[in-house]
Amino acid sequence: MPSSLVLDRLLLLSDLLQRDMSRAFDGGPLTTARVHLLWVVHHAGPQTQQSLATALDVTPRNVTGLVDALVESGHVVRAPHPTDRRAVLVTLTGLGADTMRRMAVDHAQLDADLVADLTDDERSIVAGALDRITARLQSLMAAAAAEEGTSVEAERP
Amino acid sequence: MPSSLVLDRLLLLSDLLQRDMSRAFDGGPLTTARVHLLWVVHHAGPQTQQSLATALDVTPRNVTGLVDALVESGHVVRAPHPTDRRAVLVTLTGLGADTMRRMAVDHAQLDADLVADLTDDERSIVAGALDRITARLQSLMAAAAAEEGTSVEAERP
DNA sequence: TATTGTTATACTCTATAACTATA
DNA sequence: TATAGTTATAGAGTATAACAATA
Repeated sequence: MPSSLVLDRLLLLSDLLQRDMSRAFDGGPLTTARVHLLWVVHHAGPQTQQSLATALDVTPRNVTGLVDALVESGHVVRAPHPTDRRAVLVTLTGLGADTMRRMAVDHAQLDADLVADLTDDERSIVAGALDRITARLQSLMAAAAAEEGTSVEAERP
Repeated sequence: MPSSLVLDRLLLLSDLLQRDMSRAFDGGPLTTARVHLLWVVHHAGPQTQQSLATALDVTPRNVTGLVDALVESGHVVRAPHPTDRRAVLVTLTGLGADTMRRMAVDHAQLDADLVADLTDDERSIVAGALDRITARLQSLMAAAAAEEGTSVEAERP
């Protein structure tokens, strides 16, 4: 009995998805935040912690902790940056790469399972609608951030 | 460039929604977990912490901490249970009720904003599709839980 | 004996601020 | 002077286990 058209449905589904996906690595050293980091490295390749902090939208300090744990569990290593001796390149180990390959398969399987009940038409309409909803939300957030920016400016004459 | 049909889109959207909605009470005493609890009380009425623990799918100990913070901030009170002297009824204060009414308005506004670009046909297709995706996921999770249950049973002959 | 809530303890994610080493 | 990463500190969410009061 959602009182809203899509918001309540999206929130419920988000919650369930998070629970379901974290069930896969429950009990082990991996967590949602660590897997998120691995996912970025898997897709975008070895990169600095700064770059990861931007991609994950968290502080550099936070990345330090996540990488520490992933080094401890053997999923990544800190490789020296070829030209900048301040920086490190967070790089997947064999274990890390294997883990991500397995997760990608599970991910694709889950995606296919989720839309199993939908017709082709419905699938393309839903995909397009989700893209437009996302774009809409991003534009709303950008507008809110800009407004907050000006009001912060106003507070610093 | 989502590699999956709906999963990547849903995960991205979830993340943005969470960030956007938590922006509203950023800096104040409220947090996502506390607002979630308030939401349940607002909709289902005064109830015990056990009941909240079940509704939120967290441990009773966790509820104690959330209620402590919400009592401190003046959003709820612990009222005595009429018949069970062990239990308390978590109840909204005037501030708590006002806060939730305002949030419900914002919630409805956001919902309307999100689907502003969609046609009526698209809206109903998306709503129906999300319901079926959710049902599908719930059934997958129930099956996984059942299987885990049997294997746990198997380990205890 | 079972249930409600709490105290005790611990781990994870997250943030800010100050600091070191390097650019 | 600015940037990359770390140490120090803190708050929040979450969990398990042991315990009190009450059913």
